[in-house]
Amino acid sequence: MQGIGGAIVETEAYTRDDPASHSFRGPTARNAAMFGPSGHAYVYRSYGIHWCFNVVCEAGSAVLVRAIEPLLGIETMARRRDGTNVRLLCAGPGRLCQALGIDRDCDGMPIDGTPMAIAAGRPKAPVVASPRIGITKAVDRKWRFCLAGSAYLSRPA
DNA sequence: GGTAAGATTGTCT
DNA sequence: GACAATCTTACCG
Repeated sequence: MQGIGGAIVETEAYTRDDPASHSFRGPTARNAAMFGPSGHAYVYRSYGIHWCFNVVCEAGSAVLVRAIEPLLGIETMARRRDGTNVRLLCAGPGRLCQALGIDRDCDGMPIDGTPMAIAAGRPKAPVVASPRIGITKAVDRKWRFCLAGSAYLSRPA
């Protein structure tokens, strides 16, 4: 199969009763996908410039995919991101979406088949929890999970 | 109908 | 290390 992708190395969790979550105040036009079927994508625009990719778990809960380790289609990613260092291709929500070509068209799209899919696997290194990044509420919740020692994190653990 | 805030990134000093 | 870029949604009047 020809495509682009890699191993997820950094995620963050957001739930319905989490003040930092978009779903905290209930369903709206923007976060509709977050209340949709599990296993679907929730894509939203951040700071008017970047896209952020989430995977819906259950109604109102989702996992933000912050970074992946590029494995497939690295050339395509590098071209989209204008020849950036491979290590930075997907190190961050905005970068990841740009490299994978994710935009609002992917909002609400199922990711258990074509064109997107996520497979379960065993982490190659310990997964460590730490405070989430870039938020102003519920900062003390350690709901950021990243692969220890990975060189592809948006920020070191 | 107007204003403020936001789960970010790239660039300049 | 600090700040600007850029736009959609949410909240208030």
